[in-house]
Amino acid sequence: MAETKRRRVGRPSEQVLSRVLIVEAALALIDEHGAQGFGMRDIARSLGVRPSALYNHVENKDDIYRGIRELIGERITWDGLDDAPWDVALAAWAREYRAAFAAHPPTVALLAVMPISPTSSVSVAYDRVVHALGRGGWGRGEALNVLVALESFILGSALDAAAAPDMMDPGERDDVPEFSAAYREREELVRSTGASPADQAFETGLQLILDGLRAAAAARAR
Amino acid sequence: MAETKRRRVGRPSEQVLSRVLIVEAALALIDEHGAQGFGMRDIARSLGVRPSALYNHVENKDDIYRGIRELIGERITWDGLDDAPWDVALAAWAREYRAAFAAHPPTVALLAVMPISPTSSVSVAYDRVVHALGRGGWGRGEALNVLVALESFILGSALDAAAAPDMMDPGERDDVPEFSAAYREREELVRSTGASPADQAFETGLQLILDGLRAAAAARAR
DNA sequence: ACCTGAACACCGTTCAAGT
DNA sequence: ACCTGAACACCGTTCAAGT
Repeated sequence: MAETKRRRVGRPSEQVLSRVLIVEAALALIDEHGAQGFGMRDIARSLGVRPSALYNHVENKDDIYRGIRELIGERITWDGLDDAPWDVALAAWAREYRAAFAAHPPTVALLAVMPISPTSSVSVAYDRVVHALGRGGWGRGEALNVLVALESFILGSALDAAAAPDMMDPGERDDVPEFSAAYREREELVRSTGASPADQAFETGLQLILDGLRAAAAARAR
Repeated sequence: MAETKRRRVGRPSEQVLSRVLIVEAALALIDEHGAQGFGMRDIARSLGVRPSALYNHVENKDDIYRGIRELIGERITWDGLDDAPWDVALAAWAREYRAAFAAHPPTVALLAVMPISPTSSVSVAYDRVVHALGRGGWGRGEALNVLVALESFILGSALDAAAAPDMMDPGERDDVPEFSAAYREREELVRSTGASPADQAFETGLQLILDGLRAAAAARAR
């Protein structure tokens, strides 16, 4: 991807860089080498350019983080979900949200922390989520609480999916028998269902939340 | 906290540092100045010591992170919860878990990402959670999925609580009317209940998950 | 306007020297 | 064993010089 020919000093005849190019290169580096080992110098090298050149298109490293966050955020859409029943729409959105981050595991740790810019497309999705919950009978203030709770679960699950798979492994310990047995029984579940531990936990939690929401909607309908 | 007298070179007559002292100093700095502006040099200065001295007690900076994580993790206990009904015990543990992180907001971003050492006390809490869910009728493999889902929600909620309070603020936008209205209605909820938005969302989500769990337990009992 | 090249302040970490 | 002091490689960022 990097030009091997050395460029002369001075403005090049045709533009070499752009903000999107830099952000995409950064994301590719993170995917390849993880969150560490992704520095301004690395990004510059992968683009065949000197580090200082990046600053013509990007404010600083944080700005690149913001760009990546927007890039991933744009992939979380609400397309067509307005026609589905509210609980189905909510589930589909939650799965898409988590999948967008899970596609780039090392980014989760970086981005889950970052404030989302209100100008981005996520606000539009928020708008539709509130609308969907309205169809289920929720007042808007309460709907926002449900939305934030759901989003917390989604981001937490994305973090879990990005973590080392054997992070919880109790190993040879014998002072936590219930937990050790549970860990081994889950391995059996993984084998029989083919779903990863993180996927299983996410689906379990998502169903619990949806069950809770449906029960509340049903109670309200009575 | 720092000695103003300059120390001579060579081994001091009495030990100045220790691992716990370093970890506690680091946590205090994070609480005061946030996650940035907390470097080895800062920790050393607050202890009245040179940066290189830290490496006699600590492997590296990551090791300090691990120490902080353990420090906070130890505060999440399961004391006495074995006697309570399983759903009450679970709720109490979840609140305590989140509160332990919420007490040090800037650490959440750092630690949520980190693998937890299996030797730590969290495994013991896991053991009791699996046990409590067993009392509710869950098989151990499924109980582990519930546990991970709950933990994802807790950590996601801790991240949310640590985020800037106006992170979602739609401001003057008029293309997301449902969301804007929800944001303003929630402000009303905050005023009337006195609970912060993050607290409200956490309680909402926790109740939804518990409702889902109770419904499953009830269905099983039939 | 947009690149290179050189520099800046700062970072985590290593290690010899000293007691 | 455990501190200081000096050094190392590396980092994000700035800026003059060049086209």
